[in-house]
Amino acid sequence: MPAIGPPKGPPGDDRGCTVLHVDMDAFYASVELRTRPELRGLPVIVGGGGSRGVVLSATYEARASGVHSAMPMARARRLCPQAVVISPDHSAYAEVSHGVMEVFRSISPLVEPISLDEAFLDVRGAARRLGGPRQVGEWIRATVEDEQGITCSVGVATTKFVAKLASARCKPDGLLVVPAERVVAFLHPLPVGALWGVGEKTEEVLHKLGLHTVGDIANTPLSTLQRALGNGVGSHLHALSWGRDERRVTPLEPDKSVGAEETFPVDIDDPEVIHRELLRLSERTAARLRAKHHVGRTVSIKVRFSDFTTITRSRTLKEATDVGREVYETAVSLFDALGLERARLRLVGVRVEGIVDAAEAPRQLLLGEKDSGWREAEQAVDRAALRFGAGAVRPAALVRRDAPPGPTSGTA
DNA sequence: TCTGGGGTCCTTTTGCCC
DNA sequence: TCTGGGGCAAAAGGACCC
Repeated sequence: MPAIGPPKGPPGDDRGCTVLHVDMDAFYASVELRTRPELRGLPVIVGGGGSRGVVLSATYEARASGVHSAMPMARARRLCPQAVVISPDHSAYAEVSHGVMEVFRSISPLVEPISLDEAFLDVRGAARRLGGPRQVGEWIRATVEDEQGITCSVGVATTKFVAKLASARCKPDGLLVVPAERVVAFLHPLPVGALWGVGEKTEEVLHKLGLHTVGDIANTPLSTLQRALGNGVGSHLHALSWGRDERRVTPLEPDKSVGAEETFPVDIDDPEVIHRELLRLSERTAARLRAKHHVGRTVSIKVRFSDFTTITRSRTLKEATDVGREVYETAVSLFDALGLERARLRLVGVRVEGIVDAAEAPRQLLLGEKDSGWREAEQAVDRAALRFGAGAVRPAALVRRDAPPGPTSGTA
């Protein structure tokens, strides 16, 4: 169906469809295949190397065996023993992502990245010049494949969430336009789980109400949905089921929190090891704050026990900080206050919330209060890391006296 | 089948102040 | 003085997304 030139009216009427959702196909796996073309056509899984990893990305050949992302690696290997397993290379994905986002921004300044591998675009300004939203989508698909060697899928619609569903329906390597007058017909046959915001739990509640399709939701009284799911979720889903979605494409949403967490290879009950881990995570979190010129006021920790139950504890400081030592001292005090008696932990995490720009944060040194000098010390470490590489300088507690620098083993 | 790491958003609970 | 409740911010938990 070669529709060349600016289309006026049908077929595939894309007038008013100014929202594009672009989604890379099997992103991490596709990036790996660029440098290993001999693996094309084979089941390939990118996933965490350790015993406790999950699938991050899988080629369509692997998906044919039932493998999907977020699945435990152990299960994926069992489902697809012949799969080639690759451990992730995050910097490579970030680099490709950057290139792809640049392609988007060459079309329109209204680009809202959702993650490394997907973004919304508002092309209302560019559509006329380039021949309409469908042509813009096709141009993006061709250019991304040309420049980056990976394929993507594009949904074109009048709202964000319909565009997102459209890209999911035409995967892989496809494009789908959902004209305004076809939105309801497109939505209503879909299963409830297709809606953004309906996960495992919500889906179960809906099924118990006998609701299985988006159309079922649309024909259920708002009050019933709100009683079952809460006012917020209930009215949200009802609006979506009729194609109503007011959210605009907004580039540059500021960060609200940054954090770091780690699952241990085996459960840990040694408080000394856990303290050392909290120090690493605090330093990493604070370094990322400083790199972005951000400070934050609330420090929270996360503790996951061996049975997977998870708790969080948080404390709000008098002033926002980007100092690792301060984050660490707060984190340790929160952790010690739990009073755990050698409970077996599978994960700890540190997060800083309530983030604002460092420039606009009040940072007056209260009279008589010592500036401990950690900030300056850590900034010096940042500069050294820039010149000599991360890990060139590290807190004494993280340096093993009996071993060269490197990932700590977790055992003393 | 044994569940990552990065986040956002929403709801409920709690403590505090008036 | 006791009690109630509105309003608020912080804390905690949980669902969800990629």
